Amino acid sequence: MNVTELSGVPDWLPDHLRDEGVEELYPPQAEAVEAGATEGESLVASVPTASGKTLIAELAMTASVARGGTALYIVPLRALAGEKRTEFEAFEQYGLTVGVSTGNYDSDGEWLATCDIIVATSEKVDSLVRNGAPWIDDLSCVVADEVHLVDDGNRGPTLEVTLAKLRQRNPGLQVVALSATIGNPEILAEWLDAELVDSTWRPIDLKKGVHYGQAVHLEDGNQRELQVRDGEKATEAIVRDTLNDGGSTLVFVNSRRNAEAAARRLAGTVENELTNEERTQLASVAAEIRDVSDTETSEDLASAVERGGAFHHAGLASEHRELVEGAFRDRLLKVVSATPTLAAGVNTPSRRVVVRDWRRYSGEAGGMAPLSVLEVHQMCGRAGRPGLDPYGEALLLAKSHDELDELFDRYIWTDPEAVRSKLAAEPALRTHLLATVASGFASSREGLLEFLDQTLYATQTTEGGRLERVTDDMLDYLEVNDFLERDGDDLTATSLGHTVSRLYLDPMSAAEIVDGLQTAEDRPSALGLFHLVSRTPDMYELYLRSGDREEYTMLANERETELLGMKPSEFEARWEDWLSALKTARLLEDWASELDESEITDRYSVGPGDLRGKVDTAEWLLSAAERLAGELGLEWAPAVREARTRVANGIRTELIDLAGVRGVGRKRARRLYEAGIETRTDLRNADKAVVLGALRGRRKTAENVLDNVGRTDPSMADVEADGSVAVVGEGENDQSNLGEF
DNA sequence: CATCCTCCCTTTTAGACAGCATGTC
DNA sequence: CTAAAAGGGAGGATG
Repeated sequence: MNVTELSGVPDWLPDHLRDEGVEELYPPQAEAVEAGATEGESLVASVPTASGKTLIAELAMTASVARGGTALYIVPLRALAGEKRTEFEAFEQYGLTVGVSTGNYDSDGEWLATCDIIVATSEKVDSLVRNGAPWIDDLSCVVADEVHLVDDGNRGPTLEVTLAKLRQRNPGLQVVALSATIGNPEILAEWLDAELVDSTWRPIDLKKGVHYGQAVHLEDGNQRELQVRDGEKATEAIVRDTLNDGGSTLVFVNSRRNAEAAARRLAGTVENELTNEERTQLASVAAEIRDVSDTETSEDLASAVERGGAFHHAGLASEHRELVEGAFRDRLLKVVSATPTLAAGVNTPSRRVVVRDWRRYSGEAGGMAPLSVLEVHQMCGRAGRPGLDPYGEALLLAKSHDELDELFDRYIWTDPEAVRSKLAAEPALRTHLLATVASGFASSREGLLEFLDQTLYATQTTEGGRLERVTDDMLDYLEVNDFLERDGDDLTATSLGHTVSRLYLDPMSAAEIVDGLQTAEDRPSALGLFHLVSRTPDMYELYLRSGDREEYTMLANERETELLGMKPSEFEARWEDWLSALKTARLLEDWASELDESEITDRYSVGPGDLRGKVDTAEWLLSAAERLAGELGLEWAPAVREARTRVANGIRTELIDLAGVRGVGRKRARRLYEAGIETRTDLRNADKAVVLGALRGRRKTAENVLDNVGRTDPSMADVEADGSVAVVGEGENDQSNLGEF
């Protein structure tokens, strides 16, 4: 189908597509149009990665907007929201407006309501529905990207429930669900009353194969020699081979440590092939990486990048990840070893993909469990860069002939699994039942069951009664904890229940926080509050390592009076969780005691990304706790607020006032404080020479800070830094001054 | 005597959404 | 129901 034949789309679109080099639609795109994508028909597109899914969404969205509607594009990751926004911004030249809404980045609320296309994460959409964002009712087209994630036990139910709510709220809503190739796309189509486009077509050929011995065995039956030298690992040989061919390699491994070790080794095999130009550019990327964070992880990454390799996992700060992704896309990095973060994340295609480890540790399975076919296919799908490579190649590695056969049977010749709704699980229903009642989608048990009947779970289940059973259990839980009131058959959310739903808290987290704050007899300490929020189900747990049990049991005894609520006995099952929450709490306390990032990441064996994640979550939960305390009229709200401010800025109590000034963070606040400037009032009246000295002679910074604190004459012209204060706290943070000793 | 290599035993293990109100070094 | 790699330490070989 030629782009000129499109009907229903805005007039400018065919020309725009031609400008972008699109003349003919890909077969799955044409199928989608024939199924009515541009006429407002709902659609499930189950197609491989990189086969033009985004264009299907764009056709549907622009057509819908042209009819006067509004489109919403739901993504599973914040990083993807940014990527999609950039893509859709191409439409702004035709007068369309694009907005983004995620937890950490929001377009202006009022402006969002006027946008034609809005990009948001599924949780954010859920939250917007709960909080009654007015534009939700005006939607005409909703795109759900990576909809196969409804299979995910944690986050799948949110997407599922949100889609059901949007459809109930907007009769006639067009739903475009984009999925990876899965075993049962027809059930998704049945659920969404949608047409199905099920295709395995790819614009670039993908050749899958298994490497064994000295050869690659491809799925078409061909073999190709690929020599592995003595003392060399298969992965190294493949990377070398790809590089000789002018391509780069993406290697998937099963742990962070393996990713880092592989990057170190593989950087060694590519570093001699770099041009001087590449070396220079890589050195500047490495410098940016070191700038992001002063930790061992950051340093290891930078030194690998200098040699043309990198690793990628969730322990990296998001800036780290972006730098690696960018340098890999620019073909500067010749090899990246990654955990599954990269398979599901932003678009990072590669000439060749190696799935080195096909088993991964799983606590539930009690050992190494094989990756799902879907997951391996997603990794393989990263092979082949559109427009750059003639084809992509994805290789698994076998160490024995038996394994060679097994890998072919398991992954190459096998279709991906069917997806299955995970809605009938307690945590999911506990949260979504409350939200459904609180935001007015149901007001009785029957109403709830009727609503739940609109979900994928209901479409899919053959096991009648299970959903109803769990629903009743969770209604009891919500009633006992005072989130819901039952009057005969009627259900209403209490005011506490409304607050919890709007704060986007798991009701169990809210119950834990409320209980902890209510039973506190004295003003809770920061550690006590950090521990309280760390043991809620909304905080991801730190792993207890050998030796940690004893260490934190001792800490629990030493600081027992600070810890809120009932301490479980060491023989209870939840003791482990309670201890690991204590470990998290002490990490947060270290952060809020101005310990350096590098010392913390070292002490707890975490990456900078983990630390920032924990701090972020704690900040969110403490602000929710503050609201709950206010709601219930509890007296400890100020203590909660103080803990929140401390963890948000990473400061001790005495810096709270100073850190409230824009442009002053944990480092500057500490230096000002050491120079005798302890409050904002001090700062307003301070000797400029002292301020300038404390801020290391940075005139521009000093002027900004003084301006922000409301000083009328912030100019630093003619002021000389007071040298006596400039030395304070120096050495660790400013490398340029190290040499003076 | 220092350094390197090898072998064996122990340790460890993926990912990441949300509120609210504005900005680190 | 299930594993594998890295890192550290001991002990031996090498220079």
